[in-house]
Amino acid sequence: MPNRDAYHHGDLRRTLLAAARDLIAERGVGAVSLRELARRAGVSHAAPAHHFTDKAGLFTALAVEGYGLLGDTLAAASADAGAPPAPVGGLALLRELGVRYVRFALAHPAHFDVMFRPELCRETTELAAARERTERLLRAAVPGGPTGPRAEVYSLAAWSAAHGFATLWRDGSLSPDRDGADPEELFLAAADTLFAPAPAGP
Amino acid sequence: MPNRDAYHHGDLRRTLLAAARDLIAERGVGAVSLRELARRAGVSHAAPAHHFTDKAGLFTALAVEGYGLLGDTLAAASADAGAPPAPVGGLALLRELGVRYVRFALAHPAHFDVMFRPELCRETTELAAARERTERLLRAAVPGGPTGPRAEVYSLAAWSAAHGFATLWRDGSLSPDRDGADPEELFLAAADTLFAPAPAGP
DNA sequence: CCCGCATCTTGCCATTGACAAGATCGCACG
DNA sequence: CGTGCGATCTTGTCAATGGCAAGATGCGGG
Repeated sequence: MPNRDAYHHGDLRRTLLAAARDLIAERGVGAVSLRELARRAGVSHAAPAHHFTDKAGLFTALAVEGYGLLGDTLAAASADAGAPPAPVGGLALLRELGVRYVRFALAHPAHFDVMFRPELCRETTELAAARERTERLLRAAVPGGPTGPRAEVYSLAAWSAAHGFATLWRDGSLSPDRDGADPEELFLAAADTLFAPAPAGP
Repeated sequence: MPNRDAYHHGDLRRTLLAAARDLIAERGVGAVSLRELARRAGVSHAAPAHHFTDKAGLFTALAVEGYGLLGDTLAAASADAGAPPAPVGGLALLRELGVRYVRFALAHPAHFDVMFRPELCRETTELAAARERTERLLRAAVPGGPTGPRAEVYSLAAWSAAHGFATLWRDGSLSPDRDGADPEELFLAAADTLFAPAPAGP
């Protein structure tokens, strides 16, 4: 009934994705229902199905969008660092990617939530491709390059640290006492501890 | 109707928790419904509510159980390492706790799944206490002790790495190419890379 | 001009979570 | 011994949801 003319051509899909993003950010992924999204978009309860097939389809689309955004920011940092010849081989780029990873998770909580929940998504080739792009970018930032002997382990270590921090912060597991602190600074402090030599005592 | 005599005294709560654990491990947390659990336990559809109040109550109970199990294995390692006077101050204990953290996540996927999903649980004092125990154990394992200047950052770094690895492995984000590898060994390799001096190139 | 297709709607059904009211059992207490 | 109370479980019910089917609507190409 409402806004009959506004839709029926074009941006319902985008509208629904935006509504899902907001709803997840507000009340968590569990509060998402196709009908509620339809209500917010002013369409009938079955309209979303024609764009996403399924609830899983909607989450999958959100996840793909999320991997796209994350990939973009990681690629931008890699491009910046790749231009000057100097710092390649060091940890500067990997560090920067870690910060951006964390920043992304906090700035786009809804996307991040959905990206790492395989039970919510359908494993499409599109999703796999988007995910692989992220992995490639991480592996390419490793000291020694993506083909170096330690590339695997190094990128895995960095990814784990960034992902773990982002996840723990996101779900409130470590905020009680660290509330008010700036998560990015906190992550950098932790990351620098990680990749620094073991302390022999000051 | 079925098994009228077996229940009605005692272990329905335990039975339901076990059923939930199995169901989550089999089909994911999304497949859990109180009614399905009731069906598996052979009781009526409303019986679970009397033990957990709520679906959130069930997940909360599972999470508390999970934190208990995790805390036990971390505490055991800490006790072992605390007895001999020597290795305190080194990274050996923290490393061991990391492995045990990862091992727990892989051995008890259902518990682990629920423990870090605040939107599924109710924040009871019991849950908070169980979680804080874990945090205390991690912080106590840091080189320099839980009151040292770097305790915060160090435990946070280690926790992030272990949690991130466990999470990524668990949801299949890094299995495609690393399938078949032993996750514990992989984690140790990554962890040792993390806390080792930065490579100057061999 | 008309047909086809994408888009959206209406109607429907099984499942679920939650609640209310009643049944059944054990146990303490008189 | 029996009686009443509370814990445990059942039956009945309701609104909300996901998903399917069938129909309406409107745009663009033949």
